[in-house]
This record gives sequence, C-alpha cells and structure tokens, in this order.
Amino acid sequence: MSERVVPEPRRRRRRPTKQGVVLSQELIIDTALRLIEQHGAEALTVRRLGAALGADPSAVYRYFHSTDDLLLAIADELIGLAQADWRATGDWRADLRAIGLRIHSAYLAHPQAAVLAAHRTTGRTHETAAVEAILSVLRTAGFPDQEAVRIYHAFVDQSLGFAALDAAALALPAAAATADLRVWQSSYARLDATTHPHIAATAHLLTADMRSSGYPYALDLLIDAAGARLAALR
Amino acid sequence: MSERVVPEPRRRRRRPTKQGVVLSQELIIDTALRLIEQHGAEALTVRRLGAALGADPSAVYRYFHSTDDLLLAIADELIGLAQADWRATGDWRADLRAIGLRIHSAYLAHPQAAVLAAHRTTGRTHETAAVEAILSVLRTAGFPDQEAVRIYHAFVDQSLGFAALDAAALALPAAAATADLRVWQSSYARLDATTHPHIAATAHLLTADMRSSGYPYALDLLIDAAGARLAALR
DNA sequence: CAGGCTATGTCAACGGCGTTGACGGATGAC
DNA sequence: GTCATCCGTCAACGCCGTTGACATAGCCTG
Repeated sequence: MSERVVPEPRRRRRRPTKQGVVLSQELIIDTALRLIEQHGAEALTVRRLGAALGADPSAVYRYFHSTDDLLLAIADELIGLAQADWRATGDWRADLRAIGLRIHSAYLAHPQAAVLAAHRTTGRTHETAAVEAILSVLRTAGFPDQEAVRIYHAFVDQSLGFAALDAAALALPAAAATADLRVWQSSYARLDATTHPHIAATAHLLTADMRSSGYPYALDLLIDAAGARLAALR
Repeated sequence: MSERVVPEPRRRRRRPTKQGVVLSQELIIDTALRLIEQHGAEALTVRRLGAALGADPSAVYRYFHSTDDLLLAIADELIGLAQADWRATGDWRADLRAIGLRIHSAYLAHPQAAVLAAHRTTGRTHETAAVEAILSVLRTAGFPDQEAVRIYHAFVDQSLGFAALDAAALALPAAAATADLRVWQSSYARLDATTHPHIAATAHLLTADMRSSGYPYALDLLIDAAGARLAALR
C-alpha cells in the first residue's frame, strides 16, 4: 500500500468529460454512495462508477490511488454524516447512546461501505472529531483516563462490529436473506425437544427477534455496566 | 440463490483427478481453510483452490453450488472447532465467557472466513448445538425466557461483530495495517491540545491499547450487566 | 495572440475472477 | 461385454481492478 493523499488537493485545470461532467473527489464520493444506495452493495465497481459519472472508469484513478483509497474517503464521509448536528447534552448516558445509534444508522445506510470501512483508520477530520467527542463525554462524566480509554475502545468496536454485522445482513441479496430465514425456521421445526430443549422452549421468542438488530439492547448493557463501574469508583 | 444441499450425499463413483487426488466435500473444506491460513485471506479463490487441490477449478462446483455455499460449509466447520471439547461448568459467568472467547479465537484463526461467514445462518449441526449450549447456560442460570433470548442475541452478535472486526484487521495486508497505525500516530502528533484536549490528554493510553482486541473487556461488561439484571429479578 | 506545459480524460490491454456448458473417459451394474 | 451415469476437464463468457501510452483542453508566459 502506497501513500494516501493522491493528487495534491490543488487542482486547477479541469477538463470536462466527453459527456460534459466536471469531476472532483466530492462528486465521485457522492456518486459512489448514490450507486450503493440505489443499486445495492455490489454495484460499486470502478467501471460502473465511471459509467454513473459519465466518465471513463480510469479517470477515477486521477483522484484516488485505488478503490481502497476511495473507500477510506467514503468511510470518513459516513462518520461525518453520523456526527452532523450532534451536540452534547451533559447526560453522559444519553450522549453515549445517541452517538452509538448515530454511528449504527449512518453505517446501515451504506452497508457495503460499512463492511469494508468499519475496521480502517482514515485519520481525517471527521474521524478525529468523533474520537474527541466520545472521549469528552466519558472524561467529563468522571471516568478516570484508563477506564475512559477502555470503555471508548469497547464502545467504538462494539458499535462498528454491530454495524458491520447488520450492514452485511442488509447487503445480502434479498433471496439469500430469505433463504437464511427459512433455514432457521425449518431447522427449528425439525428439532427434537429432548435433544434441544432450550431451543424448543424459546423458539417463538428466537424467531420473533430475528429481524431486528440486537445493537440497542447491547448498547444499553454496555452503558449500564459502565455506569456501575463509575458508581463503584465513588 | 438456489437450494443448498447440492449433490446428494450418496456419492459412490469417484474418479481420481489427473494428479491422482480423490475429491470430497471434506477435503475441499480442509484445503480451503489451509489455503486461507497459509497464504492469507485473499488467496481463497476457486481457481487457486483448484490448483491447491490438484484439480480443475470447475470440479469444485460438483460439490458446492457456488463459493457462497462453500463459505457456509466453512462457517459451520469453524463453529464446530470453536465448540469442540467444551463442557459447561455450572458457573454461568465463566461458561458464557469461555464460549465467547472460543468463538472469537476460532474465527480469528481464519479471518476471511469469519468476515464473510459471521452474519450467515448455516442451519447445520454445529451451529444448532452452539445455540442450544448458550441458551442452556442462560436459562439454567435463572434468566427468564424473554431476557435469556435478548441476552443471547446481544452476546452472539457482540461476539461475531468483534470477531469480524478483529478478523478484518488481521486480514489486512501487513503494509496497510502499519500504514493505518502510522496514520493514527501522526494524526495524534499533529493535534492541537486546545482543539482536541481529550485526545491529547489520553494519547499515550489510546495508542498503547490499539493493537489488542477490546473484546474481552466488552465481554466482561456484558456479563456484568447481565448479572445485574439477574440480581434485580430476585 | 502564440506557443508550450501539464493536468487530466480516454483508450486499449493485461491478468485474474466466478461460473457455465459441452465433452469424454472412467466406473459400476448387469 | 455393454451401457448408463458420474464427474473431472476444457474452453469460453463477461465481469473485475489496474496500468501505460496517448491526446487534448486549459492555464501561464511572452
């Protein structure tokens, strides 16, 4: 992997495309997100991106070294969208919960980007701002530095992990998703209550919750546990 | 997506490959895992798998409908490896912790498979056994059904989410990983303490923990929170 | 206005990918 | 021995990311 920061931001000579479009990093990122949103996760390829832009696919490489670079840029865009207009309320539980839910939903809006970007580090401004905001909430609430950093890590990784998982499920072709659901139900139906008593006893609850994400509940658990540790410190 | 269960398990006529290998589902799965382990995540392609098997790539399609089917089979294999030799101890905290750590490390051993398989449902025996084991631990501990199912979902998704995230990080080419790390450090070094006071105050702690997974800590938080809810019920 | 420089869009090509359909040699049944 | 069938092989299709050579538009200098 070579350097990031590809073509030096100072770009003055812009030649319009054969089809009359003037390219830019911003336009490419927006078009990529639109492509994902409209035509599904797997529609994001350089060739289709070029077609959607009205430009030759290889023109993208004047703005990003590779698709990996493009994805990092998209990732930072998503973080920015998640944090837009957010303000701390002073209630650290509510703040943490709000940040988590925003990250989760921002990533879910663009599943493929989430899956590929969740574990990367962009080092760009939106990401740094988000880190600062989370640490601010925790340290202002009174967590000692060591504990704040641990909780920060657990919180971020949990949020991104759930987002990646849920996004991956969303990114599945509809046929595969319903096939998976049918596999669950038929495998439950076939189970013997004597060999799998606990599944049999809770089958109705298990399948009922299958569609929705477990993230909000897990987030509450994390916040509760953190609150307990904070109380114990006093 | 078409039906699973591809070529009917009763297969009697096996012709050896040009290179003298006798194929089977099991051999293909094992070879695929070996390929991932030895040559990295992106080495698993049908063509390289064929080469590693000593067979024509298209021969794989006699045993699996597609690479997706193959991945589901690999996923169930991983779950089986994670649960091998596990026995409940009667201490639900210890049991839950042990199951979580086993899932996490089994998936980390095969990052690419984890990333692709974590969100899928195989409906095979290993998966069902794992679900039964987890539910058994929770219900035996005294959690009411509704609560047990909720914690089950949070627990499984958290484990798989972290596993997918950590696996994705492991699956990165070494160059990209160190590049990400350098980006972190240099972005911290450049930060102004007046604009990002909380990052500046904890920078030494943040970078120190960067390499290790936050999963064990998050797992403890979840178990603590679950314990608190159990205590509140009594 | 002329000429050149260079940024940037275009083109053609490379090698790799998953997947498919036709082919035919080996295998087991009788 | 004959025959049907399984299953490994081959060749091909249409995608993919990426690259290097080329051409041309826009700006700068004079």
